[in-house]
Amino acid sequence: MDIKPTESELEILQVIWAKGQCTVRDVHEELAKTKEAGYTTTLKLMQIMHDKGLVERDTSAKTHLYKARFTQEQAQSNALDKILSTVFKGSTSDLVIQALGQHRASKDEIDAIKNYLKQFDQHKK
Amino acid sequence: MDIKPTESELEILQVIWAKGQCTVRDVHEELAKTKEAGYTTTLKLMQIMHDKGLVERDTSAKTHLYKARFTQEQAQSNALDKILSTVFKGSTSDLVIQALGQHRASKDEIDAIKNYLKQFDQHKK
DNA sequence: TTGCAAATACGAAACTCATCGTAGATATTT
DNA sequence: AAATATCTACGATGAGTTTCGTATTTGCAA
Repeated sequence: MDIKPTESELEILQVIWAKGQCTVRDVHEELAKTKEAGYTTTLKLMQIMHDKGLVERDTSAKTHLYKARFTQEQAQSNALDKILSTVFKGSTSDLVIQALGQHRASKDEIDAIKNYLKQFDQHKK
Repeated sequence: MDIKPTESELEILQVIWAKGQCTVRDVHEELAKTKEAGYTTTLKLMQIMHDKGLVERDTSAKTHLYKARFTQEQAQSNALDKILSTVFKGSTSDLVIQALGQHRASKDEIDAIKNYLKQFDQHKK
């Protein structure tokens, strides 16, 4: 399966990932907090996402329940692959350094990363 | 200026960034190595990019010369901002750790990152 | 200088995405 | 049971993207 949600689809997936499963209304209310959009727009989008196989749904009740068919981690991995190849010439270190430089990670975040990097020491030769 | 090149535009920008400046044919030949596309398609795309202000061009000669109007670093920063907000909930450390985990950085890359992180030590309190 | 090759300009078709109105179906309330 | 609210289904529109064919322009070579 090719995972390539559009911008709007990702917004919807955000909500679904956060809540586990959602009705169209759940998603719509959440999006409405930061965005202007009609209810049927969200509905249509989610129907299309179902057609594409991005989400599955339980239609046994009147109000359908939607769930994501892949995890946020998979979407993250995909997004990274894409920008690595399109703007970072495949260099992970460029990406990481750029991320740390431009986006001012907090000390906690830096520590988390340093800690993570320690695991690579054991494989050093 | 809002920098938001499309997928195809980024492919073209890749080539322009690599070579500094390009003719349409330069770009087309490069893309043709990995992709099937007509010459006029590339031409049209580059004309549109010019209309949008993504590139500038020198039209003094018959064959026009194109240059990018922003750097790859700016495009990288933009791309990072976007995926940070859409799939990483704004967490730079999540992004970095995911990048290192999924994409198997080489030892050299790890070292480069560790080295980069050292600069943060000075700001520790 | 005539003709050919290569470049640009232009316009239109095919496609995707996002948006929303309207219609029809399904509860819920009175 | 009738009215009302809520939901899904469907179709259409408009904007943006990608594609390419054709026409026009430009320079070079025979």
